[in-house]
Amino acid sequence: MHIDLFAELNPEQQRAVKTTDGPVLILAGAGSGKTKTLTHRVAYLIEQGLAEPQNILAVTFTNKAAREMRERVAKILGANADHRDFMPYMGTFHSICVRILRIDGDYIGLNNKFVIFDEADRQTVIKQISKQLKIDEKKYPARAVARNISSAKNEMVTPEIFSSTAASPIQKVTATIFPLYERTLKEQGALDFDDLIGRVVEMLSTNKTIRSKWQNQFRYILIDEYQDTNATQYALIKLLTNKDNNICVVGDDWQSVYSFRGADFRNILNFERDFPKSTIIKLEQNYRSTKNILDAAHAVITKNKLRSDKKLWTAAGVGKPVQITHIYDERAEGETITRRIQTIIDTQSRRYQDFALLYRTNAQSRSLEEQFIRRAIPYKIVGGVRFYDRAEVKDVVAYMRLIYQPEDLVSFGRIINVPTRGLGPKSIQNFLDWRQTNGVTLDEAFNHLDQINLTPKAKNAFKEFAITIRNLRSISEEVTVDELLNCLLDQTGYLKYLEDGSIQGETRVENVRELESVAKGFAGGGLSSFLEEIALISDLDGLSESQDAVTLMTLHSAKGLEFPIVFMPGMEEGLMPHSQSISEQSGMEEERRLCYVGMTRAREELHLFYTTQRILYGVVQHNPPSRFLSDIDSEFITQSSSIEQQQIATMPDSFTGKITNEPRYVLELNAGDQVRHQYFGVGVVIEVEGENAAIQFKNKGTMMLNLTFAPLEKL
DNA sequence: TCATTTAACGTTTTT
DNA sequence: CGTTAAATGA
Repeated sequence: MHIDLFAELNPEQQRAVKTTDGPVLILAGAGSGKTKTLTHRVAYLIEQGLAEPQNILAVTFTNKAAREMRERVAKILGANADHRDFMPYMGTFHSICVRILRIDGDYIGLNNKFVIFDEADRQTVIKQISKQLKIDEKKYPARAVARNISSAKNEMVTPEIFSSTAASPIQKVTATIFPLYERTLKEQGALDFDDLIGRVVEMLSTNKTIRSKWQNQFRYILIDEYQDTNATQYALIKLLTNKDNNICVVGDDWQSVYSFRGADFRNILNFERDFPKSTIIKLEQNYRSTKNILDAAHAVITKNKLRSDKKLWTAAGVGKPVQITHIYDERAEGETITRRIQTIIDTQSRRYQDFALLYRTNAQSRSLEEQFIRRAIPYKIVGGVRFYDRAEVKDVVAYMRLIYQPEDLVSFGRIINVPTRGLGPKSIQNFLDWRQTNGVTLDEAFNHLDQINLTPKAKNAFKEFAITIRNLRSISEEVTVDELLNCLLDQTGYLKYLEDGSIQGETRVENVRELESVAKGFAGGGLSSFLEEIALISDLDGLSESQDAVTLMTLHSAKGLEFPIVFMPGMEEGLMPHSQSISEQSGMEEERRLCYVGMTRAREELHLFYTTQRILYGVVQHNPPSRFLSDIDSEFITQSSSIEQQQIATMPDSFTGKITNEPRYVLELNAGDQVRHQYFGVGVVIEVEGENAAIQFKNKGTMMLNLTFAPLEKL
């Protein structure tokens, strides 16, 4: 065996790797080498011959984490990460459940060609039902009903049980919609995210043979981010674990920040009780942050009542003190942050990618972004509008879904008149009404267009549509996904529809092309796995990872990441902790954990900011500094006097007035200069007129840009 | 059917 | 403030 499998692990980590039998709980503090420990454990199981790869189940919370683990295990073992047969089952709860359902779903009468509905699809269905039942959408928004249904499913509450316990008006409305929602999904051969896990739980708990089969298969189970599991996932874990109880869970209740999605960190606190005779291993050595950062974060988190007890330590030096800066408003905030970044870049050997801005709400990104544009500092925003949520991408995916699953009415509704085929709401309604009253499938309904109350024009449009889709469906059985996508774009006229000559149209075409390149990677996988992948993917992670830029993202998305220098703007009451969470004790504790997660992302420098006033939703607000700041304060006075001095807010160097008087940053350019634009790429300056310049970009044509604001760099 | 105007709404969101 | 969805008008 490789001697170095243990060489780089500390004693606790080694124990976590070697304790293969029985239940193991690894309480892994922030930055304690959790991923390393997990990957080594998997490698160890295989290398020791304790299990074949396929006997190991490793559940992660993101696809990215799964991929990372797969690659690292492969590297340790000298295997090929792409060769799935030699690799354990690794993936998210959702992706693993999809695999199980594809194999055995027919045992619970599942449509073997099910499609996956995302949150938007779910709301579409609910809106339709609300409309049919004449429910006031204003009073009972689909969003709220969707949330109720989702949390019910996550707690394994059936429509019947829900109905019997519904008390409030919105719950009663949900109770009426819930069973119809379930029926609709069934009719359309669709499962929502919650079903993916719920149906596997149902299958395993009702069918002993299947349960034994999978329990036999998965002899070693690993669950990452265990603090973020919900009731259904917990039930699944219980059902998959066989009598040997070789289950290893890893997590940190201090970093549980997804309770609003049904995650229950009591799962991790109760592990010892749930799995008797378990081994508990605490990873408390932090390899990431300086002592100052760690102590400050510790001071914040230990104010929580409901938490496990641990104390992280580091062999690293004290490092720089945590800097708390008080400034005037959000504009000054972005100003100060960007200037600090630029100063550090200019004076130290740092790169833009060493910096991250972590904020509470996505809405905060705008004002910060403006300052990055102004100073021409490269940045990337994580989150916001996801690639797969773009309308054009969803349209194309809807076509593919309808080709794959002929009864996917949500997809049908999305694209039946996109591009316009002269089918208005009335024609579509007549068609759907006929289908419903006659109780036939969608695909069957196309065969009876003559019996439906339709204008000749509409009838023909439906006919054409049916021919196109059916044709593509037959093609789909023979060609690769990207070939199908190409045919689809052409035959449906969708590409032509996008090419309307506008710049937005161009961007949309590019996005569709991007989707095509994703499809190319699925040459062998087929339509089914392509649709799965894009349904379960979170964002285009890794697409622009390589570029040297400052990262802007929410505290939630920062979990699991680390950066040398972290800025946390908006440390004010109302934002952090967020006003919506302040009233409840549990909510407050979660906010505190969120703050802790943010602080512990920093390796070397941590800068916290709070403002005197902030414009939020167009209203000027004056919020006091976050209570979390004073938590750090009091602890530090006793622990570190050097920090105490630094704690005194640095003079607001960008206080009132100064900013506006400052000369604006203008890139000095001449005709012929080469420039790079953040989005448009490399171009040549044609002409300069004051603040504006005409720049010719490769593939993009010539554009007039304002040099004050355009994210340009001179080459 | 499409474009324009108006109203409403605004935590976080690994799947 | 800025974005989105619904409502209205051409």
